[in-house]
Amino acid sequence: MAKYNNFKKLTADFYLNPDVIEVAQLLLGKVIIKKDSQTTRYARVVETEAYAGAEDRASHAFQNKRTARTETMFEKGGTAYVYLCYGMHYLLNVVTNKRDIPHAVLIRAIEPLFDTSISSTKSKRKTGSGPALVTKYLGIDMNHNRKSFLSSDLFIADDLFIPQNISSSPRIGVDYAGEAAQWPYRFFITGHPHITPSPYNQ
DNA sequence: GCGCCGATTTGCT
DNA sequence: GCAAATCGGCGCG
Repeated sequence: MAKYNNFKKLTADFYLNPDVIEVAQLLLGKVIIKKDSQTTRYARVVETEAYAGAEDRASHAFQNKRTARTETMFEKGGTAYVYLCYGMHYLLNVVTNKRDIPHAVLIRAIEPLFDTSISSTKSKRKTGSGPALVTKYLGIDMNHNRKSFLSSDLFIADDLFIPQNISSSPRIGVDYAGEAAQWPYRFFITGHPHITPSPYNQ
């Protein structure tokens, strides 16, 4: 299974990129690898959203707002930002840029790889097709907040997969963010079956 | 197939 | 008190 793929773990440089928009696009097609004592899970990233820090009203860290929750976003690039959404869902972000610049990329959808236990029923929503479903599949919760993506049990790798086409759209669920709500900071592999349901998918 | 609604906790006003 | 980077279930037709 996985051993037939040539996974190359992303290094610190990738995460320190000062252009969070570019990182959001570059993460498409990469593979998240998550290990615990029971299982190892592999997931292809197929949808992301960029959150551009102090100037981005949709970001938790708008105007460099620091709270117990947002403090993780000010860590250096390559840190995992996990937070509880709507009181019940964990959402996974990849912090980017250098320390004290709160850029982050939300992982909105993944495609599980090498997982034979997933049923292929057509009527259901696909596994990993939504930011809360990403963490549910990978088994990520608040214990993973502030963890490094340079560690051996949680990291992202390049297996030379290249997305055919990338589309963009406004971000989902940020209508409160004024002008920033229109910014085309959501990116997805065009036509991929695991992207989240949205009128923008077309 | 679509739209409404509840769940449940955090962080602001 | 209320809205939030959401999801699944239910009712409708």
